[in-house]
Amino acid sequence: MAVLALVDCNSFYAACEQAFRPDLLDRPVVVLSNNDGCVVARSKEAKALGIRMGEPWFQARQRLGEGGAVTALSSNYALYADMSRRVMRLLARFAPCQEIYSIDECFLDLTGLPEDPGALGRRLRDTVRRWTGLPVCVGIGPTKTLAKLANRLAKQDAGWEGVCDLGACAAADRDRWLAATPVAAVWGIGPRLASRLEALGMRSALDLAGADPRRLQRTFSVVVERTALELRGVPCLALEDLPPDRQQIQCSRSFGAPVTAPRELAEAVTTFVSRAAEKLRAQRSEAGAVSVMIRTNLFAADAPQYSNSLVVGLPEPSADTRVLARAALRGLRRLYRPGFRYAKAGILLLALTPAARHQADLFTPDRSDRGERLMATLDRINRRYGRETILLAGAGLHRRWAMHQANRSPRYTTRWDELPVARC
DNA sequence: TCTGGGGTCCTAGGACCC
DNA sequence: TCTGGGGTCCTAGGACCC
Repeated sequence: MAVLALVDCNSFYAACEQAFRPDLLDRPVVVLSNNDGCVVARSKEAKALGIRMGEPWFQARQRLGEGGAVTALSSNYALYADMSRRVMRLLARFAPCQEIYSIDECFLDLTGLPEDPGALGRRLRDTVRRWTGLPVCVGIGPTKTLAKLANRLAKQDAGWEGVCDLGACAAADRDRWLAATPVAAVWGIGPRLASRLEALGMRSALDLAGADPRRLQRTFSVVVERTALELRGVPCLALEDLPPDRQQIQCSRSFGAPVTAPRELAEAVTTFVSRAAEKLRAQRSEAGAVSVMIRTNLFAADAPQYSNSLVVGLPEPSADTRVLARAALRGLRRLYRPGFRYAKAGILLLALTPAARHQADLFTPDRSDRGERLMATLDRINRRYGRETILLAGAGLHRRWAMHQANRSPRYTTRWDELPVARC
């Protein structure tokens, strides 16, 4: 039987902020989404105040009376990404196989290790705490879905002290925990599926585990069938230690202020393409098409609305920012309608293929240089001297549309000039 | 005034093939 | 009256995840 652990940081973004601001420990802290829009992370104390995940901050703030005692921080992805890298590297030492599942969680394969899984979980939790300052919880089970569920129990029930090993439970105890878990809390069961399952009488994780898999497959999909089997301890989801290349790369942002000028939309689109193309080259892929999207503010019910997107195909795949940006701007010109106040734009790179297997276009004159050397140099400079040290002129320098970030903490770990200062 | 961003997988249905 | 059978590929849309 496999032994899988899911290690998940508690309130990750908020905990990263607190790690560098001890004065914020044990206090209500929230981290806001881009543009300071929604609450995306909450410290325990902020949760206790009833602030909901994804809640618009301006609403929570009003409810609490100008925010009350809550410290609200703009998101600082440079910091979170770097802290994530540290935690993941540390965790990788504890197991031969690791799947990094998201910025704040990973699966570890503990199968066959000599140490008791629960004891290993506690050791790993202490180490992460001591070395990074971040609290994590560990869930252990024979399948990914059960490890996820165990992690939820460890987080929710202080009795577990941060580590829950469902594999070590007696079957009757395990069933009791499954029965106490609402079906909506099972990994892979979202709100839609949950209400359909409940309508059929399956309210708990135990109900789902006990259902006939074939019937689930017929009524819902193989996804639900697999989830049910995983809850029974039958592995259906493998641990993937090598992250596959992305099949699409997107970049989109809400604007800090409404945009009406096509010139400014073009700046934003060029900026987003540049960002995405960098990621594209990092995984050594090329894009065969670019999709562009613009829209007005969906929440401004009385303002005229417009939302549209289109896909621009390339004659041959490219990873050259200039080529991709030209295509995107061609799309933008077709999409643009005057007279609207635009709130958001985005781009999506699609039809990604490995650059090493470039497929040339029969009718495009052959060019031995597809801008690869120039792009490689550009990436190197920007890696070394910081993002956007060199950028396309079309990406603009003034950026009236740039997102709103009223209260971003310093990039403590990735900028020399923003290092924290210790006093003795 | 103020409402995020970036992904994946599956299914159904249409187009097309022999 | 009655109009085959089996397959692939692509796309849009839905659902999920963090």
